[in-house]
Amino acid sequence: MTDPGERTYVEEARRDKRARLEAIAITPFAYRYARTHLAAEALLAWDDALGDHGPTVSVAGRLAALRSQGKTVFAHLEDVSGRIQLYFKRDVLAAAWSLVELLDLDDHVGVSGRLFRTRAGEVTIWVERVELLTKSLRPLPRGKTETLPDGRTVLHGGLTDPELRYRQRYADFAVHPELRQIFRIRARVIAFARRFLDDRGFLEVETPVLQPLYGGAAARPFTTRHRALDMPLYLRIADELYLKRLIVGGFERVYEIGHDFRNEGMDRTHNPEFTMLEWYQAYADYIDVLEMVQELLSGMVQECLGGLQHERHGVRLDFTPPYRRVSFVAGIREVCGLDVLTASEDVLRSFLTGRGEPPDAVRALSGGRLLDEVFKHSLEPTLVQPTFVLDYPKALSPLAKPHRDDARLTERFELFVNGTELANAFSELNDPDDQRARFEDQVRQRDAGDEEAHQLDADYVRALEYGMPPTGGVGIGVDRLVMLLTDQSSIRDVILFPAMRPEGDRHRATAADEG
RNA sequence: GCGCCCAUAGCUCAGCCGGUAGAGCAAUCGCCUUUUAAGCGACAGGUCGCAGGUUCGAGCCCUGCUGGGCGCACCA
Repeated sequence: MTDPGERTYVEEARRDKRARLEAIAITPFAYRYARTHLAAEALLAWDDALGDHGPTVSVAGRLAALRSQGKTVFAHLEDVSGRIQLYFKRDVLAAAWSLVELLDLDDHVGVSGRLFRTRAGEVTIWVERVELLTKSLRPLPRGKTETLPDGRTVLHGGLTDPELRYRQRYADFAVHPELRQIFRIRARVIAFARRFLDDRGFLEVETPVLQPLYGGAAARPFTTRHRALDMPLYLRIADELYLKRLIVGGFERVYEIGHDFRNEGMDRTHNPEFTMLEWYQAYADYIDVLEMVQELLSGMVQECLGGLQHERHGVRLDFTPPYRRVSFVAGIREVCGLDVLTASEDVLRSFLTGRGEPPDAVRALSGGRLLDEVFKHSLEPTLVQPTFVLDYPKALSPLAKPHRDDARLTERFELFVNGTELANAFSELNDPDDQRARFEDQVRQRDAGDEEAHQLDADYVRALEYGMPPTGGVGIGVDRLVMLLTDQSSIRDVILFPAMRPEGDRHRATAADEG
């Protein structure tokens, strides 16, 4: 990778051109350009019936291809809408020709001229006026594209190094315009969710990112320090506990879309900061939430992708509601015959070792963790089509309300699609004494070495003591949702600037303080 | 955290059994006024990720380090 401070001979050549431009009073960095058409609009403005006298258009964009033939130059200009060919002719441009000779690939230009169709058949701008808008002093790592007769586009060479693509995301997008489509869909997904909730009387709120205590999930936090207060603060791992405080306060229906932060490993499905959607609705239970999630997902898929059936990694997924519902206990029993509520832990452990899990790791499992492992090795892999898994054992869910029909269970569901969890919801626990007891249990696990167990949030318990109405709530991982909808297998591909180690070692000394 | 793999020109890559480094494209210069992976000719471009080691000799073998990818673990 080229160091940001070093210059290659290619860059020196561009700086030399910059100097030559300035010598003839052409500014390499203009202030604005009044365009009349986007590239795609200009192409639509062409009509073969007009013969050679097409409409005059002004377009602005980056030079994505440049083919000089001496006294003529063909180029392709690329803007947000696509690309259009430009035809520069020395006779036509007269004095401006000296600028054309100093253009490089990647420069931003504005051109105007009439449309015509070349001998080869491509609708092209017959450039009459050209302005340099921004000189590019560093060549983009672009490949060459070839459009085959059948319309397919083939890329020759190009930016393929994954490290360089994530580190220089700006170059990645500049060279791979099709990647931007993922983020258009991402924006539509979030806009749809917001409209969906607004329409149902939910209030969008913002709760603290910096928190004196963290909670609402099982995860290790990032820590930082407040100077004036002289105290450690945590970056939130979930929005849950603050949103439920707002339910106590009488807001009744609230939601938040924001970043959570978890200090854990990074891989294809985990980025240290990620986008979470959570909503809470007073006087609703988890079945009310389930029906809303179903409506949200099917509506979103229909609107953002057009249609309810989509192929993902070769599997046809059908988002037509209603989605299958299966209980955690019965689902596992159907798949492997185990009844996790009555089976002894030893039976569960031997099931796991039978599935190839290392005996040492299995021996360390107990309680909720053990049940979770059994689930992952039995029911979860079978959940390809959208499926709600309901009624998780109590040990797995310290913030969920006990099941009204079975005290061993909680009223909780998770939504799975294509083997991944998309949503996690419950009838919220609102008995303050029960909540305190479960926190205390978490603290014991914490003392026993589980760094991801909850802290005791006494202020939250106090809020519950004032009385939180029956409430249903849900958390939806937006990044994974976007991964599903755009068929991306890495979370990095749906995050604009995914987390990376700093380049080289020269930044290492400035690493942030650990709380 | 563990395992496997990768790092050579601006980009994409080759480099055999260890013998002082190569191609295409991009750049630069010349020719070319409807090309489109334009074409033809010329000329440049390298601390082979970094540091040690083995060797008469290392891009290639060994060790360590850095960065990255994949898998596992962690991750409700």
